[in-house]
Amino acid sequence: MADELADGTPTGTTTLTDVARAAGVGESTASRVLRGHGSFSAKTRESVLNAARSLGYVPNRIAGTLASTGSKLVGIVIPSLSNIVFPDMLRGANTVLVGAGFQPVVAVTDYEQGREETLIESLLSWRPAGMMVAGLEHTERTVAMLRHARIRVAELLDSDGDGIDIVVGYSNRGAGGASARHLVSRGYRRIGYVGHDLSRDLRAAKRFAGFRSALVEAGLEVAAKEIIPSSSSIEAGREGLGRLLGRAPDLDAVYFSNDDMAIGGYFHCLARGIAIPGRLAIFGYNGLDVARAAPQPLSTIRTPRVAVGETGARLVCSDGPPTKIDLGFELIEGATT
Amino acid sequence: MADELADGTPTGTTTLTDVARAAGVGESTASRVLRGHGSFSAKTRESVLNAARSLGYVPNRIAGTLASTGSKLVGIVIPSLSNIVFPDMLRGANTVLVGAGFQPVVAVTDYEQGREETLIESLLSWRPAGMMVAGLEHTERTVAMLRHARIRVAELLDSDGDGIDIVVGYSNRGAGGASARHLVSRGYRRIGYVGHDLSRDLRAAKRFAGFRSALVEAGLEVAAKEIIPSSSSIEAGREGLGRLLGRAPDLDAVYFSNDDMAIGGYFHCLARGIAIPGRLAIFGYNGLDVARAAPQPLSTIRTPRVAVGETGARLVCSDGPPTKIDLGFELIEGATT
DNA sequence: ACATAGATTGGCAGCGCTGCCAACGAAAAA
DNA sequence: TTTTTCGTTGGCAGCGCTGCCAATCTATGT
Repeated sequence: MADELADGTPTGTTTLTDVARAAGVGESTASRVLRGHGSFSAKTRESVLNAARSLGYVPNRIAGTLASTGSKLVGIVIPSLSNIVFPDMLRGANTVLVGAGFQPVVAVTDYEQGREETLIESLLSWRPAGMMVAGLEHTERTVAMLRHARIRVAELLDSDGDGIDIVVGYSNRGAGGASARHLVSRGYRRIGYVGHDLSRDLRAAKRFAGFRSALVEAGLEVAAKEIIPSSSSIEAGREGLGRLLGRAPDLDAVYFSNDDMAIGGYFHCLARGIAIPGRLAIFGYNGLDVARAAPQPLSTIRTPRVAVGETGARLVCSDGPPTKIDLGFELIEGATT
Repeated sequence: MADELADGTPTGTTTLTDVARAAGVGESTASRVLRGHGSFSAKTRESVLNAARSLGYVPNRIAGTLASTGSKLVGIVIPSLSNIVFPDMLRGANTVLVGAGFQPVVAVTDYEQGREETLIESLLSWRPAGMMVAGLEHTERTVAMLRHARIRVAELLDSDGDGIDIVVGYSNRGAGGASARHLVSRGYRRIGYVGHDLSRDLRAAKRFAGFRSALVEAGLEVAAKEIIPSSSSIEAGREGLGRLLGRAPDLDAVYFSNDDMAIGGYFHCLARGIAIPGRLAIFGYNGLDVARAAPQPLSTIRTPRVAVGETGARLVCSDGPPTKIDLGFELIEGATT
């Protein structure tokens, strides 16, 4: 109530009521002015604004949200902040959401569906206006909660499967298949794979599945495979390729689970003087900056990560029927195949 | 109120009152059970939990927060999601905050102080328990708001200056100075600089200032300088070095505004066959993965970004006097100097 | 001057939940 | 048995704000 103690120390917080009183108007009038909603005279406006300014009034959206209907929060659930894919998607989503007056609340699952469930439950208790989650695979209870919440739900970065409401992504299976067909069409036949822990990264697993079946369709198979148990990184790709070539020195091409891994492989070859693509071809996934700017641009698949975030956010902010949008991907014919 | 329509369609939302009624207990009892707070019999506990489960009750933290005192939200304000520094810091902060039961709410300023002011104002209206912001430079009004909010405020990733409450970071000036002294001690004398837009990235500007004054102390100066107008990227570093060497072909070392830029420079040299470090030395900043795993590990400065986020979050969650913690940095003597 | 429509404005009931306090038993102490 | 104690429990007043509605003015129209 009282904004100041005798010594001028502010105590408690300034509320709308304080502002209204100071401006000599009713609460609702002050509320209307501060939200620029409804009608009021220019004079009233001035006095309310002055009062608010001089009292250092900060509206309380907690109360506002409770009193009105929906909140202006949007929950965003991603597996990781280390894999550039998610910050990129987050960036796209953030831009659109903020532009539409929403506030993103992020949660990171570390690729664990159990944690995802907990986090989504927790986010839902903030009564968000919408929810954006990565991928289509969730626990049964997660799906039930999301459906029950009766808000817009966008599932992003994958289009291989059915979603709850809005799906914006691209086909990971398709990307894997396209990569395989590209290698085959270039004449490579002894093709290996270096990947990271696929039990957690489900989208990488889908790519590998698509890759493998496309090879099979071409009458080939994955000649050798190296899975590193950690998450993906350049270092891991470098070591992984080293080990793979140790076991299968006759490979003529290697497919990596993503560009981080592939760049690691590229560095391995540079360091060992292995000619690319003469002696060994390298193919990645994701179209990272580093892959594009390397002395030999990496052959890879560019995905519209930022656009996925933007499109997803746009749909989450709008009404309309459930939608599925496949933003596709682009195969980059770099210099490493 | 009523949870279902005649056809079973849930309408409105299930509230605590509904749960209490279904369990045949009072609201406050239900509230206590669901929060595991206060005392209640095992039997009561069961019936409340069952009722909550069967009704699909999701607590409303908006209401809970309004009724109790503080929220469990922590606002995090960063300039960008593209520069790996910030996702890294965010990751550290996220881990600690979630562990302590807080929910991060992020906002991205695009390196604009004006937008930072607006975003902080907006975040404060959620009555967060604490605030984490990047850097020590803010508008006067931002600082006033932050002080007035009477919550913990952590300013991160920089220690060159005074903060509002908690400061966790390292000296950017110092890092620049250390880089310069390293190059000088290795015998380089014709030293150039390739940087990105410093008017926005204040910490990069501080590094350059520290770098330049250390050179001056050694009786040298920045022999040539190339500033690219965009934000930092590998591509920009590559082009920037190309242009710089075009103008000043006799340089023997180049300092880059960060590792993205430096890796770009490294790639330029690889592509042009410029011997590193024989013909040209390269020094970066940030200790990125890609810099560490390159065929020649980049000489750079490793900063404790994740630890800054963790430490900052820990302090924001605790009471105590204003604190300033310098987490330092580590000079990596790679193979490019 | 008297209506009439439209612009302004204030009062007040909640939004869903928590905190406080009084009430109620039942077990423990006298 | 009576009193004290303590674990349980329900009622109810807000938290700060918004939405609704009735009340008050003001400017026009007749």
